[in-house]
Amino acid sequence: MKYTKATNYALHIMAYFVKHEGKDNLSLQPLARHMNISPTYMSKILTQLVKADLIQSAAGVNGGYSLRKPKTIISFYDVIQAIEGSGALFTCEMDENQACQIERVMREAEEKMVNHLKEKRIYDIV
Amino acid sequence: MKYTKATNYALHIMAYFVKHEGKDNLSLQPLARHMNISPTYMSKILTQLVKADLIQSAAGVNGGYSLRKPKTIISFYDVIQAIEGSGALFTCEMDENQACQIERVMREAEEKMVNHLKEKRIYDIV
DNA sequence: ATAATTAAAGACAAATACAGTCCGTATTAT
DNA sequence: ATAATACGGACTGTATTTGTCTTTAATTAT
Repeated sequence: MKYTKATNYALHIMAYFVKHEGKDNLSLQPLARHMNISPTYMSKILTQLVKADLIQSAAGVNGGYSLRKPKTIISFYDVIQAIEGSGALFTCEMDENQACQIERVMREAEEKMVNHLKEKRIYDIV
Repeated sequence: MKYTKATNYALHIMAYFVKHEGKDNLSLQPLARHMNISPTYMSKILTQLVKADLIQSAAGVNGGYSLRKPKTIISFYDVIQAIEGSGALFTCEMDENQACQIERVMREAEEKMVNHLKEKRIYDIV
């Protein structure tokens, strides 16, 4: 179990947006060049961030991407969820009669991690 | 990112050992039948648990598997680590000049989860 | 010693997920 | 109309996970 590379990229991309907030829209090519990610793959990730309402996009000349919300309120969790989705990390595979206690503990543990990721904002680290 | 099925199995297997501690060795076939996992695949998982010193194995007639340690001290983390390994969930992929602050936060978060998994023992839930 | 019973190891195969590319389409400013 | 930009879907390659099969090694009972 590891975080995907896409999540890794997404966090760095969002950090870049937070750091450069207020300036002109950032378009794909310069952004990709600056972050050293292939433009086509990066496009996929950006589209996911748009769908999650973390950034907005504009087509056409002078288009590009920009933050959708105040830069101070975006949590690590927001970004991670945009890429990894919101399913639990652990789901019991056995067919048991009663509620699986293993699953319960595993979800408690996940919640500790998630709470930390909800508390921490991208703005905290730029 | 999800926990692997093997980890799922391993936790249930260990719960079974803790629950039935003290009785005769459990051999592969009955264990696999009882848990409804394919014997050959289960064998792989059991071998990993042996390597991690959570259980011990004995070949030959009346052989099989049994707990290696007192049943009350085995944590969820012990079992998970035996299967998933001990690498961090997140490792920064970008080449940055200074230490990656994103990675730092991600590891803090992981640590919260891990601490909970270290506190919780399989014995707590059987 | 031999046979029976059990686990371990390694090679393989299938399925799934992840990473990345390519190409055509839609949108917008000038 | 044209140029610049993002979006969408199909596709490919690779890595990981899940699972099987076969052989080997170890242990015990007779």
